[in-house]
Amino acid sequence: MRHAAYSYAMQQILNALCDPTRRNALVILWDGSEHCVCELMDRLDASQSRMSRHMKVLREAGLVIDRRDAQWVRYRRNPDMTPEIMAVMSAVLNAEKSFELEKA
Amino acid sequence: MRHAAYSYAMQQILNALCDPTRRNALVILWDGSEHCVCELMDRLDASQSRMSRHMKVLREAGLVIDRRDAQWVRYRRNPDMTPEIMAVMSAVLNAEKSFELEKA
DNA sequence: TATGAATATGCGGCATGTCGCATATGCGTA
DNA sequence: TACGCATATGCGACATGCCGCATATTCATA
Repeated sequence: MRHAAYSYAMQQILNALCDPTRRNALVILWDGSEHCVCELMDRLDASQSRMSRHMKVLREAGLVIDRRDAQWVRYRRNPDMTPEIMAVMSAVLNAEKSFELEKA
Repeated sequence: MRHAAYSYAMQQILNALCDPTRRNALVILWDGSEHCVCELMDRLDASQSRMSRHMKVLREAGLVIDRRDAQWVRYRRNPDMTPEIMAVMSAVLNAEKSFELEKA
């Protein structure tokens, strides 16, 4: 996948949103508080390496930030996203939710 | 990529949005009027088979609709999307635009 | 019916993405 | 320092996605 430099960030964000496990992680992280990888593993039924890699994708897309806290790494949503990206995130997470409700 | 049936539509939409050529096609189609494949090919500098396949992905994701008109196939944005999906589209296309402006 | 324009699609090659397994790294505690 | 827990990462297998090429399909016109 090639892309002009100017839209590389956008591309990374959309790639990050393409995976259901990553979107589920975002739903959890979107409460604004911190969550360690082991919690996300448990709640999303993902192996350790799998979860760690998914979090790396989200981090490199700028959607979440992490912090070392003793032996844990605490992830949370990036509080410094541009309004445009925040709008994308709200819309995607809200749409996802609406699809889930639709089925229930 | 596996996913629960309930979010299959959402998954298809996000996959569709993941490709820059498809997003560029959506920008063109988002003016609300009809555009044939040959026009999109020219404007996006894409080969015929490549453009045709990209349009198929957009169509199957429910983002655009098509109509036979003599030897042409006219595509336009789907006017019957849910409000949640319309919000996603607006946010993504707007964010893309903001990234382009940022560089200029 | 023959021809040509516009579009779709089967196929194979190649790039990218995802995952498990094993191992490395960072940190706290004994 | 040795050990254990939490996390990250190199590697290889496998699945998926994208593309060009060739061919099929659809439609209008001669």
